[in-house]
Order: sequence, then structure tokens, then C-alpha cells
Amino acid sequence: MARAGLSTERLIQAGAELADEVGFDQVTVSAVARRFDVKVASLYSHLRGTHDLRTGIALLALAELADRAADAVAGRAGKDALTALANVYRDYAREHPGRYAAAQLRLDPAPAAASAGGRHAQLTRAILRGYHLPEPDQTHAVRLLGSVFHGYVSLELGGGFSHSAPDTEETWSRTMDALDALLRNWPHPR
Amino acid sequence: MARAGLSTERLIQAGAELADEVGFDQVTVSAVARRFDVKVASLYSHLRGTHDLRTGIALLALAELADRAADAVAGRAGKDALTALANVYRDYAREHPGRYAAAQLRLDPAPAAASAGGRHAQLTRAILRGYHLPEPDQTHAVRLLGSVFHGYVSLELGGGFSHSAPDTEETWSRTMDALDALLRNWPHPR
DNA sequence: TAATTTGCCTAAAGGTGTTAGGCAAATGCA
DNA sequence: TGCATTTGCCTAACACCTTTAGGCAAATTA
Repeated sequence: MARAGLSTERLIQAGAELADEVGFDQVTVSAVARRFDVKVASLYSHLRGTHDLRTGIALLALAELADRAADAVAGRAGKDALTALANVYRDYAREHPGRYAAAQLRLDPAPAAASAGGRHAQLTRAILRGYHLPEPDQTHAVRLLGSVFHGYVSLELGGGFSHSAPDTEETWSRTMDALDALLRNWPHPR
Repeated sequence: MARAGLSTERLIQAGAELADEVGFDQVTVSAVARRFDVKVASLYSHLRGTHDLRTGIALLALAELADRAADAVAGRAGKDALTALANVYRDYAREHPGRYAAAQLRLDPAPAAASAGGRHAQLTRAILRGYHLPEPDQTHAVRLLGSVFHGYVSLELGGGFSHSAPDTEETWSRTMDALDALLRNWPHPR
């Protein structure tokens, strides 16, 4: 029998494509096997199981996102950088909804440590340099930005903003204005 | 044979409890049947299937959340109301992580229209009255607040903020400061 | 009390996840 | 080049979940 040329990488790649097509939680070992026209059990030489597959997709997504983010932030500063970074998340989620969902997977400690997760926080921190926030405010701001990016993107993707005016493009742009204004005028505790 | 006294409501209630215990995506018709010590097929007289069960849990969660939110906002204004509303989401997500995840389920148009979804936007709008934002800024602000609340809660719950100082309690409180400051000083487009 | 409705059951078929063990293709080595 | 070993995909089997069909008994109603 001819061999299909499977490998962990190819399986995860296929899983990521599948996730974007049918949703992350529909990604199944069986579906990936079908995609390679191979029996399900064959995948178990390359993966330990479903958990492994999903984790692999999550790590792939986190790495792709971090690469794009690094690229977007390079050579920019201030609001320009802020907007560029935010757009990376939003655009990625639109292009790759399944991968984006995967990136939200709660990882086990080991893969989490080896993930690109740290790079994301680092990139946000880099942007904040332009706003000169002292610690611990910088950390608070990193978390706030992460919350807004993720929250907005996931609500928009989930249809939370649909069927209502004004359109989300406008809101997105005004959100960037608001975040920039907030960072330039970061409040003291009250 | 004695009857177990099943009903759609009781099944959904049990499903919600199960969701909080083992996670929303582990909620299964079989598990609910086990909980009532009843055969799986028996549930199909009360539910059309898994989709129905999950939708029911989502609607329950949205309604509970809206009730709590309405209660929290009543008799408060300004930053006080803002914080109270935000805390409702955060506390609910902590007490009922499975239900909170269910509330994020993308609903079909029909149940979505019948859901408490609209009340949530309405409550946020009520809070914004104290900040006197003209339209369409008010809508932008509603969306921004929704993004921050949901984003923060879901990142915190997903462990995105863990293993790092300062603690999230502090960040949460500074996030409230930041949002209040932002709303009192809402920027014009640039 | 008899008729009807309702509630839970058994049975069965199809899909997914996972493990165990086998044969053949690819690879490494004499 | 021929043989031994490794590797890759297979079949078989079991467990669990979903859903549909049809049956018997308990509850309800007349």
C-alpha cells in the first residue's frame, strides 16, 4: 500500500485549515484522517490523540499571530503602532476564525511555557513604551489592551455587534482613538 | 416503573450545573441522563437533542446575568454603576464558568431574538446616561465596555493573566478607573 | 373503572476516540 | 545487491455519545 506521507506537522496544519472551515470544536481526529484519505488509527503514530492535535493547532496559531504582530509593530510607534497591533488580531481572527479560537485554548503548563504567549505580552509592552507609563501601570495597561483586543474581536466574530448601526468599522476606529487617548492620559487611582 | 419527573426546565437546569462543574463543552445528553439516573433516550421527549440543551443553558445564563445586572445597576450612577455592572459579569463568570461560557454561544436567530441579549445592551446604555455621550459615541462606548468586560473576564478565567504580578484584583480596579476616566473624557475622532 | 395520554424503557444504527497487533514499504547496512 | 530493521498505515475491537423507532406501564381524564 502506498504511503500518505503523514507527519505531525502536516496533521496539525490540516487541522488548522479544518478549524477555519468548520470551527475549532469541530476539529476531529476522524475529520483530519478523512482529509488525508487515511484510516483514523494511522494518525496515532503521529499524535497521542485529540488533545495533542488541538494543542498543536493552538501553538501554531499563537506563533503565527506573534509573527504577524512583531511584523506590524516593527518601525511604528504611538497610536500608529497601537492600531497596527490591534488590526493584526482582528484581521487574523477574520481570516482564520478557527485558528483564532484555538489560540484561546487553555494550554497545559508545559506547552503554555513553550508557546508564543510571552511574545504577545512583550509586543504590547513595546508599544506602551511610547506612552511612558510607570510600573505597575504598564502591566495594568497591557492587560487592558489585551482585554479590549480579545473582547472586541471575539464579540464581533460571535455576531454580538451585528444587526445594528453604526457599523463596526466605525466603532473599531473610535476604539483606537479611545485607547490612545486613555494611554496618553492614564488616570491615577481614585 | 417509577417516573423520574423530568422536564425541559429541570434538564436545562441540570445541564447548567454540569457545565459549571465540568465545562460547557463537556455537557452531554448522556451526562445529564446519568444525573437523573435515567436512560438517554428518555431525554428526547423533552429536548430535541444536544443543540437544544446547549441553547437552553445559554438562554438561562443570559437571563440570570441580565437579572443580576439589572439589580446591580438599580439605584446607582456614574462610576459606581459602572463598577457594579462590571462586577456582575466578573463574579458570575467566576461562580458559574460553565454558564458564562454558554452565554457566549452563538445562538440561532430565533432564540437570539427571544434571549435576554437586548437587556444587556440596554443596561450598559443606562449607565452611560451618566456620562452624557451623544450618539453615535454612546453606541461605540457600549461596544467598548462590552469588549472590555468580556475580554477581561474571559482572559482572566482562561488563565491568561496568571503567574504574574501584580495581582488581577489590582488590575481590575485600575481598569475601572481607566474606563471611568475615558468615559468622562471621551475623545473626538482624530 | 375504562380510555387516553404521557413518561420512560429497550433496541438498534451510525459517528468519534483510542488501543493492540499485523503486514508491507522504506531505509540502513553488509 | 540482498537482507535486516524500522517505520507507516492497516484491520479489529471496545467504549462512549447521539438519535430514531416502537413498546409497556403509570398517570390523568372522563
